[in-house]
Amino acid sequence: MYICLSMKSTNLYKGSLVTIILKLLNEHDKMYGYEITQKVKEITKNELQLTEGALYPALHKLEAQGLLDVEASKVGNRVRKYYKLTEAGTKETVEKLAELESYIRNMRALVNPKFRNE
Amino acid sequence: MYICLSMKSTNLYKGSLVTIILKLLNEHDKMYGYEITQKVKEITKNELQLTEGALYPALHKLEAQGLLDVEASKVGNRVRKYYKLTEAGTKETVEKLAELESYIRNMRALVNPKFRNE
DNA sequence: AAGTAATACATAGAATTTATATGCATAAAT
DNA sequence: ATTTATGCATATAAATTCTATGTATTACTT
Repeated sequence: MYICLSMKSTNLYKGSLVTIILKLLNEHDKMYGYEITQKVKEITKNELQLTEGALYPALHKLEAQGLLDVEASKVGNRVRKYYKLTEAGTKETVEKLAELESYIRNMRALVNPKFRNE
Repeated sequence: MYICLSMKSTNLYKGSLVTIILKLLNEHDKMYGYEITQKVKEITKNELQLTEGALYPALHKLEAQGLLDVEASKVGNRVRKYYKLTEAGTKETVEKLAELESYIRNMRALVNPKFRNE
């Protein structure tokens, strides 16, 4: 019904979608797109709502890059596409998580002088 | 000499440039562009190097939005453009910092189950 | 029973942000 | 004398995400 749920007003989340997807798949083994959007809403208490216009293309790209495998599954008359990490995807997840920690460390240092000691 | 210093390989920093600029100006009162790039390098121990192709347009935009004031200053035969926060800029800084904290909280919850309890 | 909301996929085009690659010029260091 | 650092700038490309759609099934509500 044509209502678009967006990544809030801030654009800090730009660049973090892949990290989110990989980490959730790393934790849950196998998920489908819609399930990912709901899980993100739940964990962030509605503060972050992924847009489908960003999520689905991202999933397709990760699959094309060999980081995800897909498996279609019929539930009633409706199709779900379950995604799971490949081996390469698992490695990439580790890298992305390290990048996130580095990002958070640097941003904290930039905005909070008391985090600047080493 | 045409060497371009970039925001590293990750794209997590997308969307955080404005936050960085505002916070540094909030702390240092008055800074010029090149000085900002050096301060960021120093604080992040070279992990983050702002590109001038992103920084200067961002400064111009913040000025056009009324968040920054500019004052040109000659040092020898060279011109520096000092930027400082306007009142609106100071308010915006507070908002941007709150958004960053919210972002970090949500991302931590997403990637680390132990941060999910409230 | 009918209408609405939720589930579940998808895509095209716009918008936003940043990177790349330049350009010019002065001052300092080798 | 030459290179590096300082200091500004911009245009185009690249990357990511948003907006606005579209289709279809299932569940819920009145």
